[in-house]
Amino acid sequence: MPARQATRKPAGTRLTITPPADFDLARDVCSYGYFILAPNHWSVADQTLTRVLHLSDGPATCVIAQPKDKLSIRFDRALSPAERNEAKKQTSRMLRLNEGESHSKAFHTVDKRWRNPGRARLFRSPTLFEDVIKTVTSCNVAWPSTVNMNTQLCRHIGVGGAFPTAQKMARTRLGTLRGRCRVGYRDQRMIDLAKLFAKGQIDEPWLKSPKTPDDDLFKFLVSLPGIGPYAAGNIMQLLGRYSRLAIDTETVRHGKAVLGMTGTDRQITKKLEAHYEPFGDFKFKSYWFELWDFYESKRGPAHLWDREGVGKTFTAAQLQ
DNA sequence: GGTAGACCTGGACGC
DNA sequence: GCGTCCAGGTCTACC
Repeated sequence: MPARQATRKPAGTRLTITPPADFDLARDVCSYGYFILAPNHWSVADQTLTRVLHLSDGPATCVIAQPKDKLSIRFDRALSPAERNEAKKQTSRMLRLNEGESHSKAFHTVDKRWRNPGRARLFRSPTLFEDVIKTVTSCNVAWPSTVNMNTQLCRHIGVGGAFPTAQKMARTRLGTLRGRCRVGYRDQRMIDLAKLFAKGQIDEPWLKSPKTPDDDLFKFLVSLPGIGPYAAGNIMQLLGRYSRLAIDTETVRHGKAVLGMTGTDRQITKKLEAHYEPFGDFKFKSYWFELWDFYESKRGPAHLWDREGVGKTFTAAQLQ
């Protein structure tokens, strides 16, 4: 009988990243609703973010922790040198590590309310495509449906539990998106968007360039299928442009309930634009942290939210 | 340029 | 358990 060989699983890769000095994983991940959406999973017990990243050799699950001042990213498999670079880029985008301390200070100079809690970063996705599709899943729908759509997209279209790539979604049948992923009439729009990304017809360097004027960016975004004024404003903040609000019913509700505004929705929209005007290039951040502060005043700190409970019912409509 | 109605889904509600 | 109503942003047709 041959000697039994020890079967040791190859060690997964572990990356270490030095974030900006004011970065706080729990606060900065749990700062925007996308941290609740699949494939993201925030562990309240461990205070870590787990998700599948789509890398060139296939999906890889990573666990991001911040034991001290460094970020530790542990993968479930070994990554090639090229994949390590991809993983670092995607993680940096997701956590907005490109927004350093100077960016935070500039924001806090304009809006001092968030200096002490240190709020300055908004969580986003590893890729622009995921951010755009997530934005579409948040339009004209209650939050629990947005949660479900993203869960089903990862389950039925994403490889290995990852968020679907543009290439994969572009090849997906309408019936799969509608029947299995429950995206409803958004099916055709999502496939059209995926095709634009897959064919390279979305000029990402132009979208990301600081030289591109905000107005040009907005005009381009609203020309995309499924993207209207709200979605375009939201995608702008996801691109790092905070000079516009993304006004939806939640914004109007905030204007009424928290800021004490009165009038028709249209009048309140104008009042909101005027209210946030003093925050200039940081309008969206000032608005968003006000809204987030309201949620946390009702439900406690976001990094302690129960995923199945609060995470699915955290809109202001259900908090009033 | 402004407005009305359709588009889907899922939750709330009444029976 | 079933049927009805409603919320939610975008798109299209129409004025």
